[in-house]
Amino acid sequence: MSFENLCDLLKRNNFKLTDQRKSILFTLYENKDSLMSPEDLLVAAKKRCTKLNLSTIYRNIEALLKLDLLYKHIKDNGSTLYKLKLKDSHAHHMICTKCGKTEAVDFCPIEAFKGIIDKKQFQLTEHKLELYGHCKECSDDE
Amino acid sequence: MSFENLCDLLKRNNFKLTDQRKSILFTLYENKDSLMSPEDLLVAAKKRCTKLNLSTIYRNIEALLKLDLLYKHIKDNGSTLYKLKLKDSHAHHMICTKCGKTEAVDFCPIEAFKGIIDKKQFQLTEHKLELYGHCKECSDDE
DNA sequence: TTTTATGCAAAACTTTTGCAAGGCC
DNA sequence: GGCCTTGCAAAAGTTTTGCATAAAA
Repeated sequence: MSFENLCDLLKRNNFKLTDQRKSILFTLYENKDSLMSPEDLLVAAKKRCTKLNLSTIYRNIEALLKLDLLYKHIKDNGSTLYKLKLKDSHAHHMICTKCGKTEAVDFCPIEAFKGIIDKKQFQLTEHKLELYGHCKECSDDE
Repeated sequence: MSFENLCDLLKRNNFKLTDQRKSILFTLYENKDSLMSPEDLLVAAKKRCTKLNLSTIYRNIEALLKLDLLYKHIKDNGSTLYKLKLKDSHAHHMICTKCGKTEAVDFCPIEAFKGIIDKKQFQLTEHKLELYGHCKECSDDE
């Protein structure tokens, strides 16, 4: 999905394209492969729109989550990170713990669990799988 | 591991078994298959030791995490839950989103990812996999 | 003009910390 | 007695909310 498509999608959902919102969207789009904290997003988006408040960031995050356009990731230390979810397909990710870059992995092993789960009479509704490590670039730096 | 073994383990690590600590440990032990929030833990442990403060809960959680005796789970809404980790084997869990009960699953599919990951030159250090749904009891209630 | 968004400040939560007092070993 | 623990209160960090104002459509 292009940046323009993204804007259109928001318009169709009765979102007004304010400068603040555009700067937030554009910043997310620029960093669409990296996870960002609300604070990261504020700092980066301010480069495009100086008058921007943290509460606006949070309100926009909330809105994008409702539209299922954001992927929410909570780190082990509890801090919350986001990135755009541009295609709504189910995917798992490799997450670089050094630079925060993410990459989708085109494989899901959930079928292998089905037998085990059925035996326990557990009704599966969802699952989460994430791979952590160092991406090629960060490994090279070592 | 029994509750007594657990106490011994702490003693060996120079932990003093105060009433507060014992009540926290016992409460965790009683609920060893369920995830609890710090607040849950406070309320439940107070039944055994009235004089108990939330900061003591947090300090003990911290200590147990360092000993790798606690499993930390962060929910999608950001709230943090804990349960005892009595065996240190790597395991994935089925988590009931209704009652919070958890059960370990004796299967890990990570090998299936190795080829894909190597191709991307990603250095895997860790992974997280969790299964969400309804346990047998909660399904029956529907 | 109507509706949605925003900034600002304050509030609400959760978690951490400093310090003096208390309790275990 | 010495060292670890605790309660209490205050601080710190993050996220949410109320309200008047501003901007988009």
